[in-house]
Amino acid sequence: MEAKRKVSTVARLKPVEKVSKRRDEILQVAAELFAAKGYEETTIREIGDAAGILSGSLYHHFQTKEEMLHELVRRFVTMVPHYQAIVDRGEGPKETIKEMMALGLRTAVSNPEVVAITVHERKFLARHPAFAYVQTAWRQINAVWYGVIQRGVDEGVFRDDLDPRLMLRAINDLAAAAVGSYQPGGRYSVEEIIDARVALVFGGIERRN
Amino acid sequence: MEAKRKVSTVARLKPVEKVSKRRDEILQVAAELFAAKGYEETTIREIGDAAGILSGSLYHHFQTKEEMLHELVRRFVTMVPHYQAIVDRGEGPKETIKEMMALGLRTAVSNPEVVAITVHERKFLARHPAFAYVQTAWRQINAVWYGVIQRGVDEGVFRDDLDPRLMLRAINDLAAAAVGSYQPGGRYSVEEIIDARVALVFGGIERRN
Amino acid sequence: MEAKRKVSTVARLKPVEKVSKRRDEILQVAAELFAAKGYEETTIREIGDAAGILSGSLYHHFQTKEEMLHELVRRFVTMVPHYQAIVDRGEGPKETIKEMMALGLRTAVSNPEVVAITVHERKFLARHPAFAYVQTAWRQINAVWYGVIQRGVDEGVFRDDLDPRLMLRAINDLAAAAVGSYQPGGRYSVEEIIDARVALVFGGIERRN
Amino acid sequence: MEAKRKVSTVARLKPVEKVSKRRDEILQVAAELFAAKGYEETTIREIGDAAGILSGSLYHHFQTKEEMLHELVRRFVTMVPHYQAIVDRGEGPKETIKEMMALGLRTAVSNPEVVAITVHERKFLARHPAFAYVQTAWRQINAVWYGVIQRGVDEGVFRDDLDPRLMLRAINDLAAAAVGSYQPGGRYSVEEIIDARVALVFGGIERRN
DNA sequence: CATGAATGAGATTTCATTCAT
DNA sequence: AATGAATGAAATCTCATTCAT
Repeated sequence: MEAKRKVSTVARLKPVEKVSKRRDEILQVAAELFAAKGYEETTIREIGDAAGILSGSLYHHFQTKEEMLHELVRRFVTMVPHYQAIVDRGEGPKETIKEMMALGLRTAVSNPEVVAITVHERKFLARHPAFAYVQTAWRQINAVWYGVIQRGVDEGVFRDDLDPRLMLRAINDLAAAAVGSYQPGGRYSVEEIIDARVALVFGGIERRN
Repeated sequence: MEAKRKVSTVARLKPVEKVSKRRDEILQVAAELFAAKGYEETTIREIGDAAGILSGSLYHHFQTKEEMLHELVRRFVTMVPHYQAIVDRGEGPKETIKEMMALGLRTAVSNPEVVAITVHERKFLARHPAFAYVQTAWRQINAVWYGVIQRGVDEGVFRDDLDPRLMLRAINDLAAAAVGSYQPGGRYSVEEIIDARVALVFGGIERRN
Repeated sequence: MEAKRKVSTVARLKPVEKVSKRRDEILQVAAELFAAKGYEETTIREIGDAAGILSGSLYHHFQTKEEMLHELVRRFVTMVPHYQAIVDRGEGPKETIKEMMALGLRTAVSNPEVVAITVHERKFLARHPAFAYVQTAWRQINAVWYGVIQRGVDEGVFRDDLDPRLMLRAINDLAAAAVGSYQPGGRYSVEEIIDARVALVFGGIERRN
Repeated sequence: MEAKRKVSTVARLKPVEKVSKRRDEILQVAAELFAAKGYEETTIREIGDAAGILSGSLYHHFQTKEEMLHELVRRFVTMVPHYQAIVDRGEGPKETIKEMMALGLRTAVSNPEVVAITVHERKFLARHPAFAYVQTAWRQINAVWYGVIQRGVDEGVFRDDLDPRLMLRAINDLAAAAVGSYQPGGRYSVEEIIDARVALVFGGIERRN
């Protein structure tokens, strides 16, 4: 398990294509503001101020404010194949789910802004056709999860008295919301949070005698 | 159990004080828009259009747009004593948690907009001192949850190999995110979703032999 | 001939549909500025200043600056059927051409801004697909002219030693540019200008012995 | 007549003073864009893009965007003495007018951008004092035309039943608008267009028996 | 209660121009 | 000569709010 955790070389989401150093700095600043206040609540002037540049000058690096958001959520979308890759390793459902939860949480921890933005801006993204590819990515990740859980039930590893769709949603929510439990420099490490959630998902909170 | 479920006489969150019928209609329209698009993304004109009134005329009913939001999240805040009331009934931790999850989900289902707004607008509300009372309410609800879980661990009903704080967050997330699983007229009833989540929380997904 | 001239009840181009008095006033102000400085050179603030309104308030009456331009050139487009109507009266080519020139000039004189804008902004309008209907209108008017001249040549009323297409362009230019010769309160009346141009078109400048 | 046409050694308008090859290339590119879209509608970046240079680098060749426009319309202004030269040859009014129309059209055809810009930007140039010299040039050309027509009327070569000022405007318009009839590689040659317009101006379109 | 016109602050974006390298 | 980053003014547009009628 330890070895496998190291697999996630993708935890640090990279710009799809490197363009310029200054541009990346600005993008990082924008990401932090988008994550803290939301995309629409963040003004181009705030980004400029935080990046030490006049708002108008941002347009040397980005054509529109929307382009910044695209650049960020596009990084999220690159996660999809990594979920599939875990499944393709062909391990048991329990191990697979563990890995998937770990991937999600570790990605979120290494790229808190990108994940926070993609999650928090979900409604906005859904309303704007230009971001349809994000919905597609969500759907694909969902499909991967669903396949694993279904297989677990089929193979008799998971309970069959629970509707798999409802199980899926619950696990999914648990994995997604894990981000909120981690605070850099806080009480718990990423691994602790992952372990706790995984333990809960598999065993529940009730004590066995 | 059936009898206890009926307890939730508070599932339908009411205006804190009744003022006028037209005002309530407008508020309902605003709630739907806030829930669908977010508070800041919703314009006063959209509310007017949807309510069949000119935007300027809204100011006969509300002093500001913010007042509408206050009115809505204030309804959420009224939930706090109901959580406390469940605990005060003095039942076992397991039963108590079941009731609390049920309360949360049933409230969310009966008042989807109010809950969705309070959850989705969390960052916005946190940034604005005028809404500090919402943070207080969250903290109080959290404290109630924490007390119950701690008691469960102390009494040996819940596992003691998991950090109670992490358990709390997980259960909390599970309860809060349950809203997203319910769709009016969808595949699952509220009770089914509650039962599935409760089962998962207590027993986990792993099959017992 | 006098009677026929009165036909032009359309010389004063009307708003396609009456909306509000204030809106019309603003539109008139905008028309004057567009005509004087060009559409793109005119700022929304100048329009506001000239109309005694803040620039932002213009958006109560028009959704965009472009909408103002549409409203104006759309009035021009309504001219098309009137050209056709003259032809449909079935008079001789000479008389028909006289009437068409008179129609064009009288329209231009009564609506100098609308015509000036449509003519001066031709390149801009051609580049923007939203204004394609203006090109269509020009083409239709052109077709009417061409038909009349061709008929004149066929019937032996007009010279056949000149290419009709070149004749058309020349007459057209003469008719269109006539606008520039008229100045309200200036030396020449509309009728004088029309008569002079018509005389020139038919007889040329050379003296007959 | 053939011989006289060759007179127009000035048909190709030259830069007033040669500075650098690269500068001329850029100016040509700018001219094309100004002609196609208008001066104000053309951005410095578009010029840079079309010239294969960054917009900022244009300022190594020109101090301002306006300087480019000056350079172009200044070429137009050099036409004035050539009109005067035709008159000074002392031929009859008819021949003189023919030559003047030919000069105008041939210049326009050989330097379509410069002429198109000077004509199309007329309003802009009139509003800006820095371009007053262009107005002066127009006025001078006008004066030359007027003198010729007046002489034609005085000498009994032209009709005296038409106001010379109105005749002037008409002929002028006809000459100026001729540009629009010529398309490089199109149906008609420059000479054909000139001949047609000259014929129309002198004889009109009506057939003589 | 409602309308419709207006306000005024602020948002995103454009663009000629500057300048260190 | 050219690059590329930045400036700063101005443009279009948005929107919560006000107010006379």
